[in-house]
Amino acid sequence: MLTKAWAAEFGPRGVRVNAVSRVVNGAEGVREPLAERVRRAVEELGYVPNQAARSLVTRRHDAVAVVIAEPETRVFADPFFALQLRGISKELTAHDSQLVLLLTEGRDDHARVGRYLAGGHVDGALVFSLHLDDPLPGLIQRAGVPTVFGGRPGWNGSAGDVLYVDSDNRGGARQAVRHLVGLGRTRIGHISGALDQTSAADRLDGYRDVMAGANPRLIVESDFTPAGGEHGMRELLDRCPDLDAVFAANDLAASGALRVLRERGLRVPEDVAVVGFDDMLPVAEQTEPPLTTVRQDIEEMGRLMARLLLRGLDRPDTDEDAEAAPNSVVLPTTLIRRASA
Amino acid sequence: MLTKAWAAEFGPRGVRVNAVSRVVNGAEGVREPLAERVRRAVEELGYVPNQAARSLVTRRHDAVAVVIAEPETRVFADPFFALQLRGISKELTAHDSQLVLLLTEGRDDHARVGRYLAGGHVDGALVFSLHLDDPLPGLIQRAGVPTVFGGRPGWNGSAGDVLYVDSDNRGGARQAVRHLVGLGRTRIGHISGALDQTSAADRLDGYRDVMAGANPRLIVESDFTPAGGEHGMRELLDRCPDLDAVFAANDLAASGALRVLRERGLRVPEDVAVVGFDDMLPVAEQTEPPLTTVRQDIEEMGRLMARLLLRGLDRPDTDEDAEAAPNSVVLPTTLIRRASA
DNA sequence: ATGAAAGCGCTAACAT
DNA sequence: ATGTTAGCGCTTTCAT
Repeated sequence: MLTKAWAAEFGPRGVRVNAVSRVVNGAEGVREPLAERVRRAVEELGYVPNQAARSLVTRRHDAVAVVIAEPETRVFADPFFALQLRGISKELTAHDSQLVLLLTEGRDDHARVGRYLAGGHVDGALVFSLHLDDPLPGLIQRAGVPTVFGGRPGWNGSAGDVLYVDSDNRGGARQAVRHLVGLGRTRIGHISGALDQTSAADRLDGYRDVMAGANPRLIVESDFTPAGGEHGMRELLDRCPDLDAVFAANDLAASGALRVLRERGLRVPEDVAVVGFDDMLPVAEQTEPPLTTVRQDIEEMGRLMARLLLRGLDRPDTDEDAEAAPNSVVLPTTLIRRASA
Repeated sequence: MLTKAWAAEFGPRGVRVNAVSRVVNGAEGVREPLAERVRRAVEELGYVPNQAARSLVTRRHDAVAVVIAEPETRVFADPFFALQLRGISKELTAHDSQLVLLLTEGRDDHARVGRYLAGGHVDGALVFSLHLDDPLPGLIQRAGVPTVFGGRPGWNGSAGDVLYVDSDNRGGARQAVRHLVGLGRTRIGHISGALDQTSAADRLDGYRDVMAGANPRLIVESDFTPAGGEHGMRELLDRCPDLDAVFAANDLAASGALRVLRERGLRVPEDVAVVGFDDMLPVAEQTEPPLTTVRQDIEEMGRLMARLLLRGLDRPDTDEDAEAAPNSVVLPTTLIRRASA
């Protein structure tokens, strides 16, 4: 880690720093006798290259920023981000890249994040921007850092060229509602998420795809939380006491809905069938009854985000047009049948 | 960001790079006319210092590694780490330090983490090492990186000098059990966590402090999960059908216990009173009945870990003995009364 | 194929 | 107070 100090160490072993560099980076042009000496010296001395010095010359950082913009406590109420992080971490690790976590608490933090990203400390960014009016995507675009978004950014800027990974929220919602229809249910309500998030809007669209002519009073906007699910369910029940099914925008909201149904003495699924979204195991398997829901592979989404970003980085711009340019990915969902519908 | 390119830019404005360095780093010895010119030039050119170059000379990185070693999915089943991360992130941000997240999936990853830490890429590390036999603390010790642990490391190496932040698990457990005793309960069971974790062991000790002469069959080892809580509760009920209270090592296990009690037709708290630990809101407030539990301020723990580490870094070694040397911190807990006990 | 040497952009020690 | 300069440890070009 010290050119000076190391010269003294490597020298006597007949090894020069540049040879070390070549071997460590797997470059050509070092033949066996020398290469072997280098490897041994590296091993014995426990040599680890200094990343700062390397970055200074290569202009690579082998680091990626993960920006999570979620002032609400929601991030911490469900394991969604934890799972994405795990997927991201695995993929980055496989590519010897580090994960720099940037949590933002509100508007004030945006400038800080923008500065950091623009500062060229990382090779790219993975961004979770959940709200339509979030200024972050714009800031990042301006910072000129290669970026992949988690979830379709609901952001009508230069729309075409943003890269993102998302679940097929709309398709998943259709699966859920069609399942309820298949059960013979006809008065199917929907407790949506916060509609300034594309996932919520897309799931609502999916519901509408199937329930084309439905009474608009069967739809109530909520916020992805258990408490929100409770309120939504109460509202729905007040509006349409003869409701026979509910599709909740996520499992957390569904768990709230279940509680209200129980409280009102309605049986699930006999009186009212319930379907959630996410298949968040600790929630979906623990409710009473266990939740029929739409599974999305969250960890895989994380992995894909990282893969997309890294692929873009490896292939700087030297491609003739679209050839192998990475595209946004929308992952399929699966209906998981449990007892609630 | 380029000495060469910038010289050309700064030069005509009568500004030399070293003056920029001084102003940007808030050093002494630049008077107003110059300082003002520098600030304007920086502003207009959108100059951002190159962190790699800076690190190379200062040997500071303004970055801290957060190591989370938890192969189990448990990390993702409760918001524990998310909350700690938030606390850590806030504190680091306030000190202009970055958070490098290292997630380890198992033994294979330890070498990688050790190498990274030894590589001197970060100024320090915050480590969550939950299991007694975890080789990570040893590795880290050897890497020679300033470290603060999250939770008392159950690790009998050079014990005295490790720095950690923990909740008063033992005291909290005492509060819980005393509360049950105060309710007139006498046959109080304990569903412990995995006893290779100090938090679980400490809570068990707290239980024993109060229930000194209790029947050892009132204690069942479990694993901090809802499923574990279910098994534990069943076991306890089989062993001692006349049980009148349970202290579960965390809220998740308590929620499992509640389910079994309901299933067996036992009323809570009338027949069996239940107390949890953590006060994990999404769990504790959503159970039926809501959970009486011991609150620990998890976010604050994260914040304190970061503060302890940064304080140690600011004050390299230039202190006459223990004077202001930071010490481990054990945070108090609070009993939160809800309906279950 | 191997060795010597020139920087990468910055800070800090030294000159002025 | 301001300007000049020598490295920090590494990669990479250029001699050998």
